[in-house]
Amino acid sequence: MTGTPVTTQTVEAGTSLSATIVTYDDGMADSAPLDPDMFTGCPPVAAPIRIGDKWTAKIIRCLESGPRRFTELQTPLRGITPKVLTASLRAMERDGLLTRTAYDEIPPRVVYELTDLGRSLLEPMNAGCEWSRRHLDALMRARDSWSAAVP
Amino acid sequence: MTGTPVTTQTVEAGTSLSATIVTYDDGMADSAPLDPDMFTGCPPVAAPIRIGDKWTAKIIRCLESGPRRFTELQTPLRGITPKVLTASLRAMERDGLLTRTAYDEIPPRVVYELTDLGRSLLEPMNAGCEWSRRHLDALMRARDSWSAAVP
DNA sequence: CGGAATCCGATAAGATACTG
DNA sequence: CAGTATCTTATCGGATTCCG
Repeated sequence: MTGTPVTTQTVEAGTSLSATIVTYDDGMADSAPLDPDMFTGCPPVAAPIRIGDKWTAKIIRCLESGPRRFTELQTPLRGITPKVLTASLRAMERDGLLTRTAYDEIPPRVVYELTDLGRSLLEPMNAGCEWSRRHLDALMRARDSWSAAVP
Repeated sequence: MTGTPVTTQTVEAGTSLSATIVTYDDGMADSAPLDPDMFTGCPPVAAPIRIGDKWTAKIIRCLESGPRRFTELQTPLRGITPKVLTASLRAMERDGLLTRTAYDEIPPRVVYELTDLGRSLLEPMNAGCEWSRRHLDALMRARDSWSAAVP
């Protein structure tokens, strides 16, 4: 057994947990020796969607309580660069998760607001939070005993 | 507006949807002009966890109906290389999501099986599937009208 | 204020070949 | 069969600078 870490993670103090949904194509083979209904309930889609990237769920959380401006998002999402925030917001706007409203003023003012579709994501996100609340300690304990047993 | 795609995605026919939970640190600032209870219910954790990578959820689906061997996972997860499958399985084993049982035979036989903890992830995963089932068409329509309006 | 442009580094993941 | 080893690539996100 080599010491190669399988997943690397940065350890920081005082962080919180967020939960999001990732949807993407799964590319399961038809010839698989598995129940062909394994993915029943997951509708086929041509273009995979990713809402499980680093920022999308956090942005949704930030907008949960109401519309916010660019800077009002940038501040709580500390560390996000304008480029990444812009890209995330554009993608979410494109997917109908939020709206972007620019007022023609000086200085400029742009307001982002969740759509109903974007707000609907809170439901599965909360399911993820609920899982964390219930099972995360078990996972952390498993991880601890692994480091204790394997080193 | 440049034509730079915000999120790139490969478009394939005949793929299905999968949904998984991502948990990671969110690094929200304390000084944010936001409801400090924004993340209420998301317990703090020192080591971020990612179960939203490309393969974890699919592996859980593959194991949902019972234990399977390495090759029996590799086949339905077409395209996964042994290296990546091994890394994913090791990480999941470390986190207590599945067990690895190696039988001392020739040829070797190794069986992977979900733990209760791993199986518990099906719940939030299904919540994500349910969201897809209900709202994915709305998202796709939003995306389509975006391409129609912007180009 | 709300971005855009450019450059750069880390990491996940794929391709390929080999082995007990 | 169940991996390991090595190399390469792609993508994401971060840092920095500049602009209307």
